[in-house]
Amino acid sequence: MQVRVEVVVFAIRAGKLRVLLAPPEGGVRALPGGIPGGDESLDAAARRVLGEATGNDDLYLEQLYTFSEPRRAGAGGRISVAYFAIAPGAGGQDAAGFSPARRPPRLVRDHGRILALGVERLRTKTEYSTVPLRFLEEPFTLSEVQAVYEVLLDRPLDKRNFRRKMLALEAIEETAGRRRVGAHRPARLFRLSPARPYLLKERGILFPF
Amino acid sequence: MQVRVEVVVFAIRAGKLRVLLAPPEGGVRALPGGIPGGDESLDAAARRVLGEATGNDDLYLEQLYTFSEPRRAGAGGRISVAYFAIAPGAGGQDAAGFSPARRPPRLVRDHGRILALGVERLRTKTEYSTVPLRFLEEPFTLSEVQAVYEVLLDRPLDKRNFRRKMLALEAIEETAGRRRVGAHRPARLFRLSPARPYLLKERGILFPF
DNA sequence: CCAAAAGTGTTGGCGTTACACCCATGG
DNA sequence: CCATGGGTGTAACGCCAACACTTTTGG
Repeated sequence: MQVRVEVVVFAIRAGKLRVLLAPPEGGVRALPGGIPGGDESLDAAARRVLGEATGNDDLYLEQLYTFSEPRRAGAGGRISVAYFAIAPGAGGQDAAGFSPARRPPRLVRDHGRILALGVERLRTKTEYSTVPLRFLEEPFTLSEVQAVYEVLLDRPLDKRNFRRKMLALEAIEETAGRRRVGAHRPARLFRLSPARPYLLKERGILFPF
Repeated sequence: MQVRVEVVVFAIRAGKLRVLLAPPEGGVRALPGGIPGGDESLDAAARRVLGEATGNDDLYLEQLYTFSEPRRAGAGGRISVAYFAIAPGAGGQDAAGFSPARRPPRLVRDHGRILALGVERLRTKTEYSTVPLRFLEEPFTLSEVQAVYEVLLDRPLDKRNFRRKMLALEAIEETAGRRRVGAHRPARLFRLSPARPYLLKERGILFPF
């Protein structure tokens, strides 16, 4: 039985949720994937694939789900252990390889299902965890954090409530720096709290409003 | 690379959370497991193993996580796709094969980790879903439902608040029957709502109190 | 001095918690 | 009539959502 890992790499580009797709194999696109080496754990294989696809193997990565396709006439069965990862940065034009995540092009085999599950998981995690912070490059402003959450939840959030709640989580901490762009008041800059780079709910939900 | 499925079958017996273990292989106990047939999906294999272990392949079953052990000197790598299942009934003495889930005996390979993750997943799901209803045999009383939640959350719950909340979910519905045992007021009997046999949160958390 | 993003507090409503007594029955 | 588990309502509190203006800067 063939075992593969597939990685759903999300990013926000130009204000939209995007997913990294590998170059077309025979006209149809695919998630980055590969076959674990004999002495490699699944996590290690996923991280290797992630590094090959993005040039960075140090991104947030977690296992998503394991899919199987039973053997069909002629072919052996295949198992895909799917992971999802988050690539930081909202960089405008280096969107090479990124496609819309919610309305993706046609994908090989069951990669459409895998992607759909990844999108769903990302959305639910946005409601009760701070993984969305992984979309940001440090240092970042609170407005940028809010923008990420708004993209992921696909709705606007109240600025004051958002800030109060986000700060209360202590998942980010202020730095001394200030960012000044254009004719505006300079923005405070934050980074992930080393103690809790991301944080699951202790209790309650983060963004019900 | 060898692929296996392992199934964590939970039940409540004598007021405690228990897990079904297979007969000892060489002194150490193991979760029920097996090797998927070539034309079998992982879900189908898990359900088959479940049926072999419990005599009933129609229980609640969901995928838990996929574990891998890299190849060690001499041996090939192994992948375990773990599932968790719920066996209903609080039957007192048919506890054959069931061991304490939170303080299990020593288990083979990484089955201890798998079980621990299953226990943890069950606890978190208890807070935001109605899967715990699967521990009950229909028809059941509200007091029985509360007892299940108390075992899973490992703390007492307020009776009036519990009932109000549980009924508001519309995950269970009253039947015409009444259960009378001993010198007590007869209890109303319920069953799972066919429409929503179990229900994930729409919003918010079920049992924060 | 104007435009634009950053930043900041308060209040009303709702949901959650806490809490104690009556009901129905069999023996 | 008593013991036991089933069943029920309300009030206080705290959290959440809604809401608008001031600050800071560059041009």
